[in-house]
Amino acid sequence: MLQIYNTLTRQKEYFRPLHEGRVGMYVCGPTVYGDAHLGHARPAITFDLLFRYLQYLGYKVRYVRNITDVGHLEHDADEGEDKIAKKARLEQLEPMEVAQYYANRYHHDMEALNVLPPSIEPHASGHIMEQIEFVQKILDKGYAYISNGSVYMDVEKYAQDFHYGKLSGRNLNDIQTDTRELDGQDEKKHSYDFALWKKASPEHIMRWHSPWSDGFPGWHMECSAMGCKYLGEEFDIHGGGMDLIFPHHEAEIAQSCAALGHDTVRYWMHNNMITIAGKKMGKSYGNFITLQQFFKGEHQLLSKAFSPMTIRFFILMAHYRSTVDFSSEALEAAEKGLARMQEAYTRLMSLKAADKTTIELTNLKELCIEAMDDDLNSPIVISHLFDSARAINTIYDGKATISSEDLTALQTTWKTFVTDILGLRMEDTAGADNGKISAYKGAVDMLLTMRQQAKQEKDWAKSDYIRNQLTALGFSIKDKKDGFEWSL
RNA sequence: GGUACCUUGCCCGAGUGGUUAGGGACCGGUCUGCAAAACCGGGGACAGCGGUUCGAAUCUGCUAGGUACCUCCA
Repeated sequence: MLQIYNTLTRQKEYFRPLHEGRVGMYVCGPTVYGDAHLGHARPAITFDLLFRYLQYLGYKVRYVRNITDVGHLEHDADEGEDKIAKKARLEQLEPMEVAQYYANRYHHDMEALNVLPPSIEPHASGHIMEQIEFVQKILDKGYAYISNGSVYMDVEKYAQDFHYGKLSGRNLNDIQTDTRELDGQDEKKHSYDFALWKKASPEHIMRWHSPWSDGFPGWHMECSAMGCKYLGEEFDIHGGGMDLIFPHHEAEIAQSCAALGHDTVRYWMHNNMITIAGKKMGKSYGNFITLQQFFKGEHQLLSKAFSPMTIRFFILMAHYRSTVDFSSEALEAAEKGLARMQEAYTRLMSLKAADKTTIELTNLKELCIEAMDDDLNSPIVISHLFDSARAINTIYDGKATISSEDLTALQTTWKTFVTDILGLRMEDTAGADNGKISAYKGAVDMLLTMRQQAKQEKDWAKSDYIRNQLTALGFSIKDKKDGFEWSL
């Protein structure tokens, strides 16, 4: 039975959905004002893994992942101007044009990583009404106040009736001592009060009408409003990066409890961060690498380009609650490991069954399920698959045989876990086979057939020449007992 | 300063109180005209110091080092 680590209780819990056979999950998506980087890949892949596994378990899953295109406030010299608006002004574009541009690029990168699209991908800008209504509910319940056209959460009042800080383990006293300078500070009763609705300054170009002012919703409002709209007042899983625990998710809990009088989320899940050469990756650190840079190898820290599947595999090789450190060396190791797995996969699918099985096969399927049930332990799943790969290679080498029944079961398990659950694309890069590709394949086969003949005639010079030339072009040639094998 | 967490072999990275994680690299062997691939074998690890225990990398205390959050960020 699936266990997942709940940040709220800080322990693994058996997962029991609110409604039999159905799961509602919400994951914080990207703010679309820049290209997707590694930090976006981690939660996308982590929760894609969960999405896929829940479906494998037979649940009907509604997976909501938002697009933040209203922009969170940017806290720097450009007081109160939101990120999308700032970028739009710099690039002389409509704010929505910027958001659309980066949303498209995000989707493109996610597709490359084989991240399945969520069931619903709501845009914050398309749910201003819902957010206004949500703010109004909080006001009606008396947990918010209006100040100079903006609406703020009255955290102190809220904390009298609910437990503020239960997700992050903070208490109001701690937070109170850490005062800081922030726009609109003097409008608030307390420094820890946060904006539910913000009045727009005159130069602020992203703005909407509301009962309180022309402005825009607060930082955390969209997730409360859209989660509630599409998943209901109570739903199963809410995910995101660990850096969102405070204040973002803490504020979400407060908003929802204030408006609805009860908790909304039952299981909070958080993926850990990514570091680059031991250092945190962040916009303000200038050491973040976009996914496109990975795919193209265009970054000083990268020795070469890394395919999307290598990135995915590398992320899955670590457990989602561990930090994972990116380095060219580690990625190259992952790349080779993935190639080994791909090789075993291809071989498995081409194996011929014999009368009986003469090799000990582990109960791979049960082992993989056990690992996944243990809080999505993908590294363990991968290690079981590698164990299985050794057996497959032994059979492939003709040193053992496998029965038809065992072979079918093994093929099914591999396909299920490698392709469907881990989401690793295993088919040849030449996915769409058209005439051109088969012609080129035929040409390579022909060259290698010529090499076979040369070998039989012990014409090593000719034989090596063909192999060396093809190797230089990027082919990898492997001789077999009675034939050859090649790949690009 | 407050809160949470981490420290595993050359590198990445799992881990249940007692039994081989796995991958990469490396070394040796088998196979091969030579390679490549594959297979077999190999070495080595649990930050330091105490405690609990028959037994701890795994529980506990302290020390050292590191990371994240508290501020936009995945």
